[in-house]
Amino acid sequence: MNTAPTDTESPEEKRSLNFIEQIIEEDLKTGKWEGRVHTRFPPEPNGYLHIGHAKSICLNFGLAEQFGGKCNLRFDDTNPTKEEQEYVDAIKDDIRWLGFDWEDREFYASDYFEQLYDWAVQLIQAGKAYVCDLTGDEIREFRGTLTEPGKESPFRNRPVEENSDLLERMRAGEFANGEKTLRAKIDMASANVNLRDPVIYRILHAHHHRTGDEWCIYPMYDYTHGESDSIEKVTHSICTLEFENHRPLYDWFLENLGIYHPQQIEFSRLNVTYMVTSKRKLLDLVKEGRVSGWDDPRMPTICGLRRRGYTPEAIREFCRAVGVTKFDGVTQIVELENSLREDLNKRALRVMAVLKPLKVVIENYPEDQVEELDAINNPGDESAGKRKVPFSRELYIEQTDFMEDAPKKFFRLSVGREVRLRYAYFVTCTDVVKDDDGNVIELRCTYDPETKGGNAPDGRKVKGTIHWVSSEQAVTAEVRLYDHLFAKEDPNDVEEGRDWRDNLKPNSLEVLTDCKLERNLADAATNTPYQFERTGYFCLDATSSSEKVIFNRAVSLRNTWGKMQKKGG
RNA sequence: UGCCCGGUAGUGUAAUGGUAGCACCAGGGAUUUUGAUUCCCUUAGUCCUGGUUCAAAUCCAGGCCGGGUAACCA
Repeated sequence: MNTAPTDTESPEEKRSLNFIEQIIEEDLKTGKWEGRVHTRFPPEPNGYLHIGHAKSICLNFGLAEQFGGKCNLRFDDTNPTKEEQEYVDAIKDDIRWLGFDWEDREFYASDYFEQLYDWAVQLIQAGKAYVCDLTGDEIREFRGTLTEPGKESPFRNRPVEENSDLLERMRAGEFANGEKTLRAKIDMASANVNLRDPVIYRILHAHHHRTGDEWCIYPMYDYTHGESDSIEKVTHSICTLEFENHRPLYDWFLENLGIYHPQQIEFSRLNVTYMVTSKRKLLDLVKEGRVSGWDDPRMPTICGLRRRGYTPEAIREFCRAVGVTKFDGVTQIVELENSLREDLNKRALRVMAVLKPLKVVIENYPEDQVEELDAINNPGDESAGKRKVPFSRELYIEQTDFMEDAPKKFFRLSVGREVRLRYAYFVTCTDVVKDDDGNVIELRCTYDPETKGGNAPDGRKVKGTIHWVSSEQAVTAEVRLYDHLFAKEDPNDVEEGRDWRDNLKPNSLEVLTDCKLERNLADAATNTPYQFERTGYFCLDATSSSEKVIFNRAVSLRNTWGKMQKKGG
């Protein structure tokens, strides 16, 4: 990238392309696919989508968009024992929410079961596949190891007729689970273990979420994926690095079947600090009740991030920013948080909300008076307009905005110090009220009527401006603050004998039950991001109601004061 | 131990034989009715050793380090 603005990209100043874009551009130049670009996003419906999937979605749909091509949604549903309709529905919701559209191209590998079966017959006819009676354990044993070649199955040279007959009977349900498999006849001595006569069909007497009980044999991933790509005339089949060793097999099936042959390209999956993206671990977190569900705002799932207050724009920007390479790295979670702040800063409405209230009485303010003061909704966006906030004698401010023995660098309230109440008046703290344990429970202050709106006619300045909420009109709410789900950057970094679960952070959720929000938040809308000034970005929780108002903190504001404090000891 | 793939500031990435650049983080400063935002500045990098070349992050060789890989999972 150079410094040229991206939206006025000139032909001479080409922005840098990632390695996949380069391949596509080259293919377009040589006419390899007749100018077509066709990708697909192929989730297995056995879990919810997470941030890693978002990267793949942005890549596949993004490439199609960028090059005027198409991207299919295809469910890789070849294992009925793990897959469910619930996941199909959730996956579709998440992709749509992210802002991508597969139009009428919603496909399922299970749509191709009949064709896949015919091709298996074709392989048998060509002497390139055979039915094997070895058990699972035996197959593993015969496969050899990483350093030693495998041994050929005693069933490897069954005559074609016998193989055809057996496969037919497998399909007819004559055999029990695991009794037989169909295997490709490739090379038991291959250095690539994937080529040592891989299983292509297994017997599974199980109900499939789409094909019901029509089948009792199901094709394996390796056998299914390339052919599905082929059927859909995909040009670039983009997957993650762990499938690199499978590419020769992907190619083998397509070559030996003599059918349309897309190109598989692998990129490195997304890793983010303090997050796990293993589907199994995510499932464990949900099943074991360590989080409230797939959409727990601490989860790296798309629905979790959404409930937390993330926007599609922020996630897409993040996926753009991390780039596409073959280097297996780890992205810092602050990069994600930063994308959110950047997006929300532009559009979140500013409001005042006190998370940990401390009562303030303005002693020289008239008892029954309420003033409606002007407040700006978004200082960076004039079109967001203004609103009125009520001001009165009794207010709440943040406990952290008062300090008894305040250091010089503390720009907030302390006895004898003057600060500005945002959009209101200058106030000076005159006294504190304490409970029996010596905790400050109330502040007595005086205000300067001349400073209405926040400016002093005599030109005097104050160091600090703090937020406040008028107590009479305040909305009481619950606010949930989230921290990283895990205590370690790498949740999988555990000592011998311990488990990734041991790295779960004990206080990743902090619930504040007595928060005071400005009156305007009484009719806050879901999906509307707010900035609680000086605190962070928040949104209404999905479970919020007028009886119990609940807000989630999506991300805090940058906090240099907090950093200074930490450093100061 | 085989095979495959990688290695550029702390992190994520660009440079495709010709000035090692960008973003985040960190540090410093300016502005500020959010200790936010915005703006400016600074620190800091080609895994190693050879070779090819006028010229190597880039090409070649060897090494080192990291990842993936031995489900009837995907």
